[in-house]
Amino acid sequence: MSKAAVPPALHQTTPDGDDILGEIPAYDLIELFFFAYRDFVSDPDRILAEFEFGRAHHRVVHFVDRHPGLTIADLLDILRITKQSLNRVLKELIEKGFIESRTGTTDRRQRHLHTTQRGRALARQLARLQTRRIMRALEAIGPEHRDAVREYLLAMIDPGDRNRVRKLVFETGEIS
Amino acid sequence: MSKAAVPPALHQTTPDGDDILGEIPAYDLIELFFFAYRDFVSDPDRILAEFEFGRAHHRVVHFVDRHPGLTIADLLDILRITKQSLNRVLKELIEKGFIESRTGTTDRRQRHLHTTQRGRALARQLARLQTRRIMRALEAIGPEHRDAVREYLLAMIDPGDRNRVRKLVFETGEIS
DNA sequence: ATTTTATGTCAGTCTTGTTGACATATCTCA
DNA sequence: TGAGATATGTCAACAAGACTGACATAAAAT
Repeated sequence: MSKAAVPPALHQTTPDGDDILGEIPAYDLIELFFFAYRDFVSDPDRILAEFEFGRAHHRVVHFVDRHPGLTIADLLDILRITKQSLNRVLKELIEKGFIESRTGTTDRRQRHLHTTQRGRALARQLARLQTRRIMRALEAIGPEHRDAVREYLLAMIDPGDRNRVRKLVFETGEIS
Repeated sequence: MSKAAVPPALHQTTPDGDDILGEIPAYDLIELFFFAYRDFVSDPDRILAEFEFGRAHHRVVHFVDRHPGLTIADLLDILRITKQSLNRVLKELIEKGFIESRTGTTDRRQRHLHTTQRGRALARQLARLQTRRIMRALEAIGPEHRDAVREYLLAMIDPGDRNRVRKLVFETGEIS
């Protein structure tokens, strides 16, 4: 946060001690992020509604499909919700045959989660929808900016979580 | 959706008729968007909690501050929620002195909304928090990519809404 | 004068998050 | 082996923030 270029006389602060200079609100990026995310998550809604599922179900089936064999604890760590919240949607996904829960072999306390054929089909259909929106946007700005967008989103994540997310996003397949 | 470069023998589809080729899921951007947005909206939470406000209050105070004199109908159009949902949070914001509602002069049915001094202070404090996260991310990727990020987010929005959002985001001040 | 529009409000429901308490099976370690 | 820690499951109550449907009022428009 170097302010070397700002002459001391102009380096004003509010009574709260917050900087005035160099803190022009990024209203464009704040609001575009809001509207873009809203449309992004709205794509899957119609399809989820056919199964009487909501967005919470989407997140679960997505991460289970992406990381077969995931445990409950892994999933809680990814989603950052309580086990009670998770259990409600997970139970429905298992009952309706989208996710399968297998008792661990080395540690029989654990439950390893896998998508069934139906679950896999749903997860990928939703991913395909969202991918289309993403590819359309990348084509609009020129696909050469893909890395910049990826790094921007990564840098928007809390520094302390970035490595965890990096592993999760860029490593495919089993977690544990 | 030209597939001219794909030999017919390789141009496979699923039983549902969906393309396989050219539709590799963009898992990285899907998941990074999810994690980035979650952290982005979490910043204001601590401050909002001090006033017993939630994210719905944030959105209202933000857009009222950005567009002084906004009417109820304008706000409903921006937020895409029902008037009952809006009314609940708006009433609290007015009662606690963050937003002021003024009867229209030309059309006395309308209510023109303005932030009070407290409302303005809150809206800008929250915008400052989110701006810091954004600027940190832009510095990480090189600020020259700001336009690419902005255009990417805009292109992620439903084509039919893009003009509406463009006006809203890039035009400052009064709406009506 | 009638209809339409802008807003306000009541009542009930749904999803998805929360906290707190407690149960069970299994693993780990002294 | 026995005690404690761990992984999961479940019950109950609650809260935020969305929804629908119905109805009320004031003011504008026709």
